[in-house]
Amino acid sequence: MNSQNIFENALKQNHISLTKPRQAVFDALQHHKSLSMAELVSACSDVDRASVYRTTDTFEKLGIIMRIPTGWKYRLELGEAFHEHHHHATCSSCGASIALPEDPALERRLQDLAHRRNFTLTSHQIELTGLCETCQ
Amino acid sequence: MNSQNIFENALKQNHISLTKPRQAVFDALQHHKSLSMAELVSACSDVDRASVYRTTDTFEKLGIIMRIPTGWKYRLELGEAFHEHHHHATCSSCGASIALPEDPALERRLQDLAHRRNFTLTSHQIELTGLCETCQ
DNA sequence: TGTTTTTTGCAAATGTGTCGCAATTTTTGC
DNA sequence: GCAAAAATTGCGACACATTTGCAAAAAACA
Repeated sequence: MNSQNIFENALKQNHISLTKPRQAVFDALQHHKSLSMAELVSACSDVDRASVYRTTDTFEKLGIIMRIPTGWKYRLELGEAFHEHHHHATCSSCGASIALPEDPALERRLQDLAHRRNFTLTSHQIELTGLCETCQ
Repeated sequence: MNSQNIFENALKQNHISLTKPRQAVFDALQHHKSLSMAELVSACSDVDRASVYRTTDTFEKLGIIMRIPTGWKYRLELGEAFHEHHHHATCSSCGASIALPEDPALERRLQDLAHRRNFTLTSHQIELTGLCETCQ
């Protein structure tokens, strides 16, 4: 089951048709891994800006993509079904974004934390800020 | 050492003068704890919008304030020197934001994670999303 | 106090996200 | 496969958010 199949199934199961703009948005994110909205718009060269926005909205509702807060903007990435769960470290000097591997112990700890406050956790984001190897 | 002193020292150490607009921004955040940019602007009634933006930028660089991502917007709060470190859980149904107590084990885990990638951690944000007690 | 540097307010420019609507594309029922 | 119905798109136009240039005001300095 490759990414394209997962993608097509997600759409089919929600009675949403696979159109050129939607494929373009998916392709851009699959290829570039992580994009700002502006980057995504220009990566989908012949898709209208409004359609990119509408597409990201529907994709997010379906879990096909995620919005990753970085600093105070956000970036877009394919959802968890398309790659392992991970977090990001952003270098405050050069702006590089480093993907961090999943840490099961960490995830458990978060579940605990939420549970203690009677909060039902559906998702979470962790954002580290600091200096990358080359900038420090 | 109260908040005002910490604030004044942070400015002094960076050769930045304490002006009316800057004090207004600081006061608003100290009083309201957590504000959106729009709220902050209207809370600083006779400070120009552009100055609020410029002030939040410089304050953020000095660590006087932090941007807290909530969903995909953000809110502004005083930095870590001004209150205990904590994180937020946002209810996806009613939008409530619940402050979570610090968890030292969690913080250690993050340090580890960053260290393993030769990343020098200066700060971090954790954002939980799910359902609060009343909404679930 | 007079001079230099920093900061501010204002106005204009740019960026980001949303909306209505007519045209196009896709789906559906035959 | 074809016509009607439904979904989706592109194209403005809009509202709001953020940044910028610049002259005036305030603060720092000597």
